[in-house]
Amino acid sequence: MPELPEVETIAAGLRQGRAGQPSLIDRRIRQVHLLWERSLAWPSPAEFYDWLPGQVIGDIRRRGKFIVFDLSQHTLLVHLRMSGDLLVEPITAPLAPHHRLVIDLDGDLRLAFNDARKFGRVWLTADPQSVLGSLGPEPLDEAFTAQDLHRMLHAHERQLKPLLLDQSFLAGLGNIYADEALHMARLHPLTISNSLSPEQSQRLWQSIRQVLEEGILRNGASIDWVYRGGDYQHFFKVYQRTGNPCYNCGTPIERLVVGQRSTHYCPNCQPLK
DNA sequence: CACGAGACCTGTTCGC
DNA sequence: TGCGAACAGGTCTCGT
Repeated sequence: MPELPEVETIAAGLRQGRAGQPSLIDRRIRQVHLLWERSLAWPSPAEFYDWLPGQVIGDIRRRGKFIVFDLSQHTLLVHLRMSGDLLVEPITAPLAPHHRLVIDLDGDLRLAFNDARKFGRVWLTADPQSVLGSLGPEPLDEAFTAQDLHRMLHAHERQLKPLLLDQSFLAGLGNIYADEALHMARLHPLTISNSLSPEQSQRLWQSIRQVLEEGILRNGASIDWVYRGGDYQHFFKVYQRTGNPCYNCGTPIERLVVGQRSTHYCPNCQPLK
């Protein structure tokens, strides 16, 4: 489900509070309920139950598609994968279906990890690098330049679409924003990475940052029943627009499968050389 | 190294 | 109406 803009929106909501929800910063963890064991990637459930109570939430951040909780002793990391979500609830609320982990906090609040498809994972570790260490650069980082991207693209001989989805190449892009960025950059999803000119790399760099920034501005995209809150879905140019006219040229948007993922593009605006 | 297929899961929508 | 297939915002592992 969530890509960088959705994860950013969720993390910011937990950090700053939103729409009546209070911030979780400085809250102390009271109790933990792990309702689906496989949602916990690390450590063992016994250690998880032992370590968490008493710790205080210092900061809540995003790295790639991970939500990172800096606790007083450890780091709690959450990856929402396809259908995960983090909800703040009154501690008295009835347990919703698909809650996989519930963390009771002071102030009669709880943080709930809800995940219908059970793909999401949680880590609790003193060494967050062991989880985040293989991630590529943050596309919105000031230090990430078009020249960096050009160099990275030329270090591989790969199709652009799967390369952009590779989190060790660049952290945060998913299926929606990869398709949207490629369309904005007028690059075919199957273009080989090391064939890009500096100008094309510059365009791709600009497009990636622009679609992500617009996504964040819109609080992410809400497509089906999973995620609610954002409205970037109303601004898709190609994603899930198969057969509909391209807004640039009127050519019907086409869909193909690349790396087992639906890929949407305009055959006229994004020709394959 | 690059790529495709299968696995992990549940829920919704589509096609007959 | 019913029912199976296709599909969904992700990532890992294995085989070629």
